[in-house]
Amino acid sequence: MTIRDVARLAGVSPATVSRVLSGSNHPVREDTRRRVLEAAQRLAYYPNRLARSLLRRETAVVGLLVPDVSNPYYAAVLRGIEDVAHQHGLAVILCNTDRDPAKQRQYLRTLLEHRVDGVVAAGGTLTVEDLRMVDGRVPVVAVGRHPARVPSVRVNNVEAARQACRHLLELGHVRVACLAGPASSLTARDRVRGYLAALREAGIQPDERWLVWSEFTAEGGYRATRELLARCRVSAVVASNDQMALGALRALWEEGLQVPEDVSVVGFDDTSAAAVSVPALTTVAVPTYEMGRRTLELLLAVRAGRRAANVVLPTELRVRESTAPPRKGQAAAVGDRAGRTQRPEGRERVCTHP
DNA sequence: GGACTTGAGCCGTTCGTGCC
DNA sequence: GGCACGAACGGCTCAAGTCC
Repeated sequence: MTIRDVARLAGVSPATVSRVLSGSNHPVREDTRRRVLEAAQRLAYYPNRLARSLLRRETAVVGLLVPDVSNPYYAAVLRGIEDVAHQHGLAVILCNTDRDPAKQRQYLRTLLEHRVDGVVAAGGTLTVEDLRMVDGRVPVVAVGRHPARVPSVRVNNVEAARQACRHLLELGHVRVACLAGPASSLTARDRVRGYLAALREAGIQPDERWLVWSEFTAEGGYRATRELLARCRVSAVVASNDQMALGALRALWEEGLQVPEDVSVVGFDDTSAAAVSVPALTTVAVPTYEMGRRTLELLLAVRAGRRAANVVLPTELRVRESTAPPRKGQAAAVGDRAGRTQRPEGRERVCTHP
């Protein structure tokens, strides 16, 4: 079914059908318009977007590169992006890169082959080489900080991590560990910088054993915590995201350590799981949905040739049940097997599983 | 006869132009 | 003002032509 079939049935030319159906300003007599609409409805016709994009040189499709679609952080960002895309009649192609540079480049190529109208990169993995590959053919914007310089929407991760760590220091903790995300991630590195800055400001010399690099997943947080417990004693942990914090809760529970009595835990992002985990997670709320919305608005602005300024959104510490002052005389007992409390018999602490 | 190049035609839609 | 005509968009296929 093509525009010609509609034109034939309505007794007009394809150009007139196009003008009626595309909402053109070109004048069309009312009875002609009605005939065209009736014919289109009778034939269940809808325009061919591929053919339209041939002439308009736009596909009404944008590409989104995401390191891990199963991460709730990116799910929330995607919601924001998708809502704005829908409002503007755009479709979104979602590409899960797994933080694999080769896979990311392959997807980028696929998006270019599909002649997308723009690319949004999330997760801090967009490189200068990637940008060279795009070569200005389509606008590229980013969620968060990336090695490649493109217009972006982000939060101040250094300051946010400093805020999270300072919260623990103000509670009286002096041995505070950090479960960092992958070292390749600028976001992870920024959060470590904030953590270290807060310690130094409090006059605490950071112990290198307190810092464990891992993946931005619950499994990563779990493994990092096990490694931390094997290394040294701490009384509090700053995790680089909520997933990692939930993994940490699981690892601590398995070791018979209570949160926050034995160890305080702070997460990052305030994903939906943070408020319903047991104990509810103290976390730094990142406006993920808003970041998604603003990023796509930024892309539309760049596409329209408007000046695009970077956007930095505020974060907020949400204090819940997973942080408390350290026990008296229990200056950082994690790792000290003799000092550990036993897991309560017959009463499991419910944690979200890694 | 095979390998390679060239050019026409196709797809569906939109837009500029010109006629009535 | 209202409408039709024809070119154009980009990438692909396929036929025709050329060369070795």
